[in-house]
Amino acid sequence: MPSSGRTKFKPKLKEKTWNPEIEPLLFKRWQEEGIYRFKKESGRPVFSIDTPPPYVNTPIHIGQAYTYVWMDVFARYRRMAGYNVLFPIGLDKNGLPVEVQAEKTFKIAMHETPREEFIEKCKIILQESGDRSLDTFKRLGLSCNSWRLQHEIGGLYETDDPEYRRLTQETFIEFWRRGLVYEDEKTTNYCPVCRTTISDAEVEYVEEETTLNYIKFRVEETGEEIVIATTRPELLCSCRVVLYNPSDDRYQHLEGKHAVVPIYGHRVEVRPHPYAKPEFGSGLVMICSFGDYSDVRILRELNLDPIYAIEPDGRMNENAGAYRGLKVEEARRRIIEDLKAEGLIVKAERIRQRRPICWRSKNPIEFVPMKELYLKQVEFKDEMLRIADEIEFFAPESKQILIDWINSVDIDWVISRRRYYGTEIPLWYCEGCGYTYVPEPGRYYQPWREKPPIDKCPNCGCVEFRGEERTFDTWFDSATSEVYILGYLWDKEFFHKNFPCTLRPQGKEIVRNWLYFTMLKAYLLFGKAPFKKAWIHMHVVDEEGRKMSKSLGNVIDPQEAIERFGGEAFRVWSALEGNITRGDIRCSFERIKGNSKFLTKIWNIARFISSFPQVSEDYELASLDRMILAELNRLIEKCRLGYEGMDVHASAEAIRTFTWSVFADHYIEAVKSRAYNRSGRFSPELQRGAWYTLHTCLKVLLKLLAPICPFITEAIWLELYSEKSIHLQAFPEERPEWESEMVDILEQFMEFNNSIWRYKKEEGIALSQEIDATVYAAEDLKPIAQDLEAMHRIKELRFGKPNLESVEAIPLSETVFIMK
RNA sequence: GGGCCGGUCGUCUAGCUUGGUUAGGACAUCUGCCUGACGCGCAGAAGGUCGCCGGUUCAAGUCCGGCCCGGCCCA
Repeated sequence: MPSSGRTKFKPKLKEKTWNPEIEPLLFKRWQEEGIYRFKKESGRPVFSIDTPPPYVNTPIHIGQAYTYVWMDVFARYRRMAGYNVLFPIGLDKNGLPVEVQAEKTFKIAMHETPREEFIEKCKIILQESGDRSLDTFKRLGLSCNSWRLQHEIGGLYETDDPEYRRLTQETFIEFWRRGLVYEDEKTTNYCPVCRTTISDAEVEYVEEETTLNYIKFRVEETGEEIVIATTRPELLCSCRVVLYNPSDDRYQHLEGKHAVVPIYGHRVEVRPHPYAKPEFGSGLVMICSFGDYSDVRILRELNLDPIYAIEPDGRMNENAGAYRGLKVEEARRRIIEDLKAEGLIVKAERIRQRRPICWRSKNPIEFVPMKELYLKQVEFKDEMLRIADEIEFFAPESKQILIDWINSVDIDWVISRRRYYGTEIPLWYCEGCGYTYVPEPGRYYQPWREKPPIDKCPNCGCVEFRGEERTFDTWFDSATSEVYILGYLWDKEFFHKNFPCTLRPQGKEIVRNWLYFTMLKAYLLFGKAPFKKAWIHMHVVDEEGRKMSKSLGNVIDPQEAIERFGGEAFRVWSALEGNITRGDIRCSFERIKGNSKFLTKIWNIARFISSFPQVSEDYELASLDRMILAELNRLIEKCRLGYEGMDVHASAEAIRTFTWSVFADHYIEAVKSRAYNRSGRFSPELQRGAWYTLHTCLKVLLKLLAPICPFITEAIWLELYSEKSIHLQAFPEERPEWESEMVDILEQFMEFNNSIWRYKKEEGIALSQEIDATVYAAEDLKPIAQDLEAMHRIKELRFGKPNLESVEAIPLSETVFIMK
């Protein structure tokens, strides 16, 4: 089609703005075409992403939405970069939260409800809430391999699925056989509300106000009164020793003497120990079994036997004497009353202190003796530190969180839990001789409801067995997610070829459990780190900067943002708002709306360009075209570096700046005259050069942006360029033939435009009006003279500086002058 | 008490590794503007002693030391 002054150019894109209603249609199309399905047989290198399975009993919160978008960008970029991307989605259904909710919803107590029945109630809740999380992810356009539960590589998985639980049990059986698991009665963290032992990794701390009571003791040998401050007077009965600081002159004379515990009357040694802080309370501290971790540590250190005073149900036992049967708080109140009555309380002050609580129920934990199963970990600390070096961290500083945690590990991992909705520990015990039977791996076992797969005890021949009733810590399940998604159960060859998994993306707050435990299990099973890379993200926090959490109740439902602005708007906000690897992100609907204007901009740029024919021959590039193509090369490099370094924000920012502030504002404005060529002042070849450049830039921009904005780029791509999805395209590479020294005049070109626009505005000249004067531009801009003249309607354009003697030359900038 | 991260216009962020243009961008604000895609637009303006105090340097948001505030984790 030859150009002529009268050719009408009409945009192929009709709408004036991006319409989010198209999003679900595109999503549906992708599913029908199966473009993200994982193809095991593909020859491409595998890039595997171990996405965190969200817990399903509450809606996806905005922080999850934000980070899953980033994970999806990683996946989409790698797919375009030539990888076979394994990007499965999982749903976490195991564990306490659903049990707690079932108790609330159905007004039942787990331990008083038949197990079968209770599990059914949990399933009802999980069934209802499971799909809602997936809906959010679908609206966000995640390119997960599959949305259906499938027992194959790439399939959606659920952690309460028999197949998933089979893997958990297999790893346990392996550990058991290798002697890595043992049962022991130790003092452990215990949550009286959840009625289960919990691991150190499940303990949280809250700062709270409590009363520090100053209580009178008597020294047995001398009869003198001493005062001891404590926040846990109900534990007086379990007091085992009294400490003072070795440097504290007030108490030196007490060494080797004994204190008589009020009410109970038993005597305990008084001795020097650096744990006692002279400035805290009276400087004397009593050590009980157990008020807190320090008590546990010190009694162990001093080799003193504990006297347990609290039962697993959270009530005082016979050791508490008159307070037996009371709950901890009640016993505390009563004993304070009694001490007061006897004049034994000197004073009481309010203090703030940190208190350990259960991370699930948020209730104070107690320290009780429990027989539980442990997985060895203390002896592998050095190995853990070693394999930590095999993982590349994004950001590198995040690695320190892991190192600190490994260094702080000092007891083995309690892996058994006294709960119902979890993976069963596959053990049976012989009723005759107590022999422990471990089944063969290969299927999912439920010992509490099935007979063992053997007829009689291999040890004593007895036929009666008791099935284990406990379940695993849910982190024990979670810690093999990468093993599961890499197909360990179904295709050992694929698994071994592709282990370690390429990427673990996760939040900073679960480094100590999810990442650490996954490393521990991977080390024990395979002798190496489970991942090549770990992307550790910070949080999306609320307006006050507090972390959003389901339990705090300050979660924002991203569904609302998606409803109002669309999934693509949410995605572009996630990319443009900031780098969540570096720090927390505060969220605001205003900014989601604001950042989404970029979608309109992209749409209209495409709409404008869609007016012109696509050409592949008989075109000539003007210097202006070579300038923008060279700059496009630079953008491609920036984007690639951003995506490779998992800095989606850097890529997004680079794309927006180029697209909006350079390409649209300056190049497009300048090239319009030539693209339309109404005046016929440009040769047909140069006009076609403009068309070629416009389409070339747009195609590259769409591909660069496709990982971040899969919907709008796809819509434009399908409309203008191909039947085949943009997401199957290769990521753009810099083109040597686009390199040009013309890129050096870009800054001067933009400065020239700004000067002319400012001048016309100040002079009240319409932009479409001719400048009836001589304009001087920098010498360097000479190659684009023709475009500049046409663009600004300059009567006469000269280059270099005007004759300084001329009084009429008005400087518009350092290099731009105008002479009437 | 210890470790890690952060503290940049009203708000949110980039820059800090490898010191050196008028500290960049977005949102909000203000003033103009019908310019052959976009008023969800265009042009322009205002707004910052880069948490505080020292030090190194010709030069520090950037490096060093100390402190304060916020968050996360630990004792």
